[in-house]
Amino acid sequence: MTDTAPGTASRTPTRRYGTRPTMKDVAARAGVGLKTVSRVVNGEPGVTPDTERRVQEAITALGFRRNDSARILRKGRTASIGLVLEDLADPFYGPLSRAVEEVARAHGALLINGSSAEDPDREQELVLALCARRVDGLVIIPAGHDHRYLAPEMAAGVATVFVDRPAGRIDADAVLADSFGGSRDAVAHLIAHGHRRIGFLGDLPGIHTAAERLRGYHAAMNEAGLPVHDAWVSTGPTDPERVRAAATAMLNAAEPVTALFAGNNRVTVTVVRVLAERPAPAAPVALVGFDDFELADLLSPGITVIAQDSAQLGRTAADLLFRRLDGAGGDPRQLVLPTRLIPRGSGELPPPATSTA
Amino acid sequence: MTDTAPGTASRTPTRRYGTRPTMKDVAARAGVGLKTVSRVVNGEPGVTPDTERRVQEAITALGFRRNDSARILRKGRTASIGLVLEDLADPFYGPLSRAVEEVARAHGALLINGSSAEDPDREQELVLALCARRVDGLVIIPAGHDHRYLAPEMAAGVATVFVDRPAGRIDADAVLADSFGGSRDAVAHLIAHGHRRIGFLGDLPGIHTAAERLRGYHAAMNEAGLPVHDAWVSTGPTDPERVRAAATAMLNAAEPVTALFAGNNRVTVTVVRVLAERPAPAAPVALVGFDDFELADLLSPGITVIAQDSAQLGRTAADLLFRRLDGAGGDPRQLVLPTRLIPRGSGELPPPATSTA
DNA sequence: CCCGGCGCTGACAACGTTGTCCAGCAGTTA
DNA sequence: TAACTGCTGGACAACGTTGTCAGCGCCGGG
Repeated sequence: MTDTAPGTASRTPTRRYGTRPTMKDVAARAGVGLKTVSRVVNGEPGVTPDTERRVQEAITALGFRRNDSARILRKGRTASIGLVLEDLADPFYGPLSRAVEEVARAHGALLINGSSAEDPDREQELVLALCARRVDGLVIIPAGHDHRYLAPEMAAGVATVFVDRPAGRIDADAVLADSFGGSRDAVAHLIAHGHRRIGFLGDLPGIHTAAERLRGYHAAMNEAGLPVHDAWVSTGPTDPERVRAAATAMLNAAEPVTALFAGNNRVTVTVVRVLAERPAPAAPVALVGFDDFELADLLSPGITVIAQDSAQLGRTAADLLFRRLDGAGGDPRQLVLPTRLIPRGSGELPPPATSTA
Repeated sequence: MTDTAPGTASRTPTRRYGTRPTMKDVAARAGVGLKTVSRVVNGEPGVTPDTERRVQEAITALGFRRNDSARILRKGRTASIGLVLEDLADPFYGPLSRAVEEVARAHGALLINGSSAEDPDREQELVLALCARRVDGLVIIPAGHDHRYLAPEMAAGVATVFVDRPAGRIDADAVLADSFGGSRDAVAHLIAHGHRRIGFLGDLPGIHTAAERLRGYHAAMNEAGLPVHDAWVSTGPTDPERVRAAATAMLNAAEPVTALFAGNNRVTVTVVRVLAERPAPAAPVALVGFDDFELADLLSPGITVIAQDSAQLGRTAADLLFRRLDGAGGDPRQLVLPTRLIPRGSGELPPPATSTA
């Protein structure tokens, strides 16, 4: 058998399992050239209706599906963006992720995402894996504080936007919520309702937002001329055990706090549990939490929170990312979205009469 | 300058923006052959320590990062799997997604995910886009009822596992929760506490789990010899407006229901709101919800639920997927995970005295 | 009748990587 | 000294697609 048609795939006698028809196969079956198939698949003009029909028939008959890996290799753009966040299971990140996905979808891009679990090494590993995949852009909720490893990638044109926390040691776009201002408002709110001994329960102090929220706490206390005792401030991992212990310690101290400010939604939920478990005669403790959460209004009392719109955070970041991808130049920008205090009852509880003075 | 080395990229005089160094560039800089760079990058044996060092230096100096698109094209495997679900922002899917991601990570694979928004066309579009990317496998929470479009893909070796709902008109692996049994338990629980007129508030009846839960409701009522009035059953979209209207109608009817069974977490939350807003003298209405949700224990009364472990669902599905990818054969399997009734108070409320008879 | 132009089609190279295969070289043995 | 072995390194093709460019047939005008 003479190999007259060099186009036929006769070089590989045994097709390995999982092999799929290619444009070459479609072309052979339809009796047209390779490029014509490509034109049909991509909806390019310049193909006779009759030819197009023949090609379409061959495509469906063979179950052909374009191999985007090859396309990407050829075109250089992947039409996909990467999202690296802390934990997809955290209700704060679900809406954010979904918002990023919607924007990506509007731009015809797919979303690849991964959870860093708040581990800088894992963040870097993920980000670099995404870069190896040649994502067009990255949305990163950073876990680490040094992102210089991204310099070659950004220089090569990978658009990058940081969310929730700024980039470390590198100049990049960032979209943040006003953690400092929101926290100051929260604590000022408690002070306005008569509290003087206010506890702060925060996340690991290395996390930017956690540090900012602590700063806001101190600012509000300072502005009111109130002292801050070391025992009133606790930062660390947000696992229920630690938060529970810290909250209990503050509540059972000789001079107990009369109000608590919880630094994020995980902490707030645990604090709500701790307060709910207190023996009945205990004086009610005021509480304001950073981050809104579902059902906060249905608890009794309703939980007063500083709300930040995580979906809006994601949408803003993704919009900025695609503007960069569309060629928008200029220096890196830092956008700060406002927060909003939602009073629901728990933050408006007055301190017990004995400690008002 | 004579172009003695045919390897140098001198054919493209102007490198387009965003171009990156390739192995060829690294090889040229290190003064070695292309394949040697490949060997170093992939940690293959057969390279002198000295040569390896030279190559590594060139890699860091140029900021080289392997182009996985090319690698994928060559190797045929992408080391990535796709996850198509309904809505990433739904708290039910966050843990599921995270669980799938963890399993993927353990197998060195990346996760690409997309939300179908419960739209079959969008599901298909997403799934086929993922197939074009040549994901190794798919985890799908189906929105549609006809997945024959997947036949060519599955024949070509794309491992596919359906989750939460079975595949439509095609034979495929599936991991489900016991919606029927769980619902029957829920309704039987209410009956055991004296209720006779029990309302069912469910999702769109076209959704498999919704239909199963309705079936469980009917089964429990039948087994207790209780009649079911049309007015006690309402199915449809789970947006708060519809659920609110349906629940209100059941509660304000001439012969009002004394207990409600809510078909999923979205519905339950809305029902909790409706019940909370009822004027004070109204008799308390019992409630059991399908799906557990955060803080269900802190409401008063606590909300009795049928819990299904969405993370376990995802983990099980992903495990099965990778077993298939590792070559596990055999007929498609359908795994059903048990549900668990968690009594917290709302399901144990007795009916008002007047209607017990 | 011839020629220019246009519309459609296909051959070919290139994208960056990996697998195959062979060449070169140093060390060992007859 | 020649042959042989084992190991390192490099040339080349192939993965499936798209961009470039050239060719072919046909039509209308000169």
